[in-house]
Amino acid sequence: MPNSSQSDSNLSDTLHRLVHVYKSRLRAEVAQRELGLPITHMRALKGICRNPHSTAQSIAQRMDRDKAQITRVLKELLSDGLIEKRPNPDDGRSQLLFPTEKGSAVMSHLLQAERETAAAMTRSLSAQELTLFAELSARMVENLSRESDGGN
Amino acid sequence: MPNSSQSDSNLSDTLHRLVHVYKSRLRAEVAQRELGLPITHMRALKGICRNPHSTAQSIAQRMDRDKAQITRVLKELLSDGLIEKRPNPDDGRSQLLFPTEKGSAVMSHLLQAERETAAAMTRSLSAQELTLFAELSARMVENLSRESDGGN
DNA sequence: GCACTTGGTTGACAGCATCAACCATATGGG
DNA sequence: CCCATATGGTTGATGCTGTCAACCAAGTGC
Repeated sequence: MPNSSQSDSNLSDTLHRLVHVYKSRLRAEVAQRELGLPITHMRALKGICRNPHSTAQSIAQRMDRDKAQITRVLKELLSDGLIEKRPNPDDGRSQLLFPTEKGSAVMSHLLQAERETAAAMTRSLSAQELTLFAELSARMVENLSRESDGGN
Repeated sequence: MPNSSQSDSNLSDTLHRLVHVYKSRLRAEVAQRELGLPITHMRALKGICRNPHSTAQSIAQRMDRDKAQITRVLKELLSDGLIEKRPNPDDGRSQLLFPTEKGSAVMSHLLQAERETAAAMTRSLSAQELTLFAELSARMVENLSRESDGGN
């Protein structure tokens, strides 16, 4: 087995590895709870639960994903009975999104899974390190997303 | 409302966002140089260039990817003339992988693209912060990648 | 009314992960 | 030597994700 400190001084590799292992673990946690939800769906649902008057557009922006992708995800959340659409009184083109009861219930399990995954991942980090990591990440996101300003 | 400052510093979200924006940018840099290589291919090639006697297996392990996936990637790198296979004198089942001249040339452009992307992403970070980030990432990878290994 | 924008949907396709089945070559034990 | 088993590698199938383009319906400003 390769010792794990090998091979990168490299930011790129580290990032790929981190996300890969994180997603695998999260998928496993979710699967274990028999909530058959892909990660993107989970994130979308999370956005809807957290945010009162979401629309497809607002979800897309918050997640920084293609609106086509969001449409499909919402369609599935809808057909799974996890969310519902209601007409938007302010704009006939869009609908407001709300979690159903089932959606809220599922969400709490998902959050649990997410929490456990994060806990496992960060178990060797102090709170301070964790905060720092999040802050640095956020700054990097800013660096890259400022210039090629989102055109969705 | 293009509010790019995300309200909650959720680790999960931040990570998704970071990788998404990083990959987009890297893809763009690579495309700009007209090296038609997907990111996974690029990483595999990088592994081969950096490491003398790679086999499919060793690449798979180093990248922590499914060997099936690696097989396909190598197949394409091969048909693009970027790498070559030579019989492994020590094991008739596997072949050793080497970059071709073309492969090495392409690699240097790829590294350039990678460097520029990383530079843009980290432009607001000090060297020290960068190191710290890498270190924290590595530790998180460790936390998750040793499986049921109890020792914390 | 008319151009134009914006919210959303659909189709098509590429990239990537994962699982299972499978072949060929080792390897170790009888 | 023969067999069981393990390992390196290949292929197929399937699902999730990202991206682009075309399109429709509803809003906006003139």
